[in-house]
Amino acid sequence: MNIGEVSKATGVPAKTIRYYEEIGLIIPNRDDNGYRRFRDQDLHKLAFLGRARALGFPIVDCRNLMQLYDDSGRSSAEVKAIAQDHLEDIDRKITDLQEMRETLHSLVTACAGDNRPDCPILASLAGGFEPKT
Amino acid sequence: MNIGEVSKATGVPAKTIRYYEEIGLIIPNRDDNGYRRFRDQDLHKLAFLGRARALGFPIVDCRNLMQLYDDSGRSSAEVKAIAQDHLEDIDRKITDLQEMRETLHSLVTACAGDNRPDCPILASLAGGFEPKT
DNA sequence: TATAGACCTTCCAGTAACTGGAAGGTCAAG
DNA sequence: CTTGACCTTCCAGTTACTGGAAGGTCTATA
Repeated sequence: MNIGEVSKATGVPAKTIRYYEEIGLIIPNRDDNGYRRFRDQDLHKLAFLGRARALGFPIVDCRNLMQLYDDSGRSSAEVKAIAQDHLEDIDRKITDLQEMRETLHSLVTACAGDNRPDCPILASLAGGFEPKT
Repeated sequence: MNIGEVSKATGVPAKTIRYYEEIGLIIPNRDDNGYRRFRDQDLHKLAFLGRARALGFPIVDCRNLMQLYDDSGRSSAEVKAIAQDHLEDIDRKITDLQEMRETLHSLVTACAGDNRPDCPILASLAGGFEPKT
């Protein structure tokens, strides 16, 4: 399989696959013409990466998770620790976003959105004055 | 006021203030020695930027919001449109993160986290197989 | 056999919004 | 006159790609 087929099969864009090779996450063979040739192993890794990335794991975690996957002497505790840290990260992000959301929502609600210049959104940004919630 | 004081007063790091100048968000004066000299106007803008950034507005939005703030001929509708788009963006991000969170949480819960190698997290990443929820 | 179109290659630059650090100038106090 | 806390600019690095240019390769068809 060459890169286009692999991309279709795994859903990982060709550009991204090349990038993953560049940073050493996969090491496909090469044909005589220089084209990348992917083995099942590579497909498998790319699918793994696709799923891990879809769960929001950063590349460095993906690398570690793949290493653990390949290491039969691993302990599930090592895997769980990575996942748990990431989960906490996500929770933090959600919390932050929800806080933003609340403020922003109340501001948007308070703004008439007409052709007059008066705007509680700008007022809040300018003076830190709170809109009536 | 020079950059250190301004940084303390607004909570915006000095590095960031310099960056904001570089991209034209503020244009402080200079003393003879080359030090930046900030006027109230600049302080005000930096505080505005700080609040807008805290609400997650991207720089480009901040720029537009500041322009609108300075434009007495604005309509609140223009401001509201920017804020609403951003709000939708945040909502999308929250939704995505919550989806990740759910999956990840169930995987983490399903993982024993002991010294054995068997791990539903890796299993899921490897094979797309779902853990019992 | 020529050629068109769909592949593939590498390399370079850009994205967002800073952040860290080096090398060096300035200022105020003792 | 020196020390330490400021300030300056400039360069590089961060994250994970993505776009695009310039050019080689393969396959089908006329």
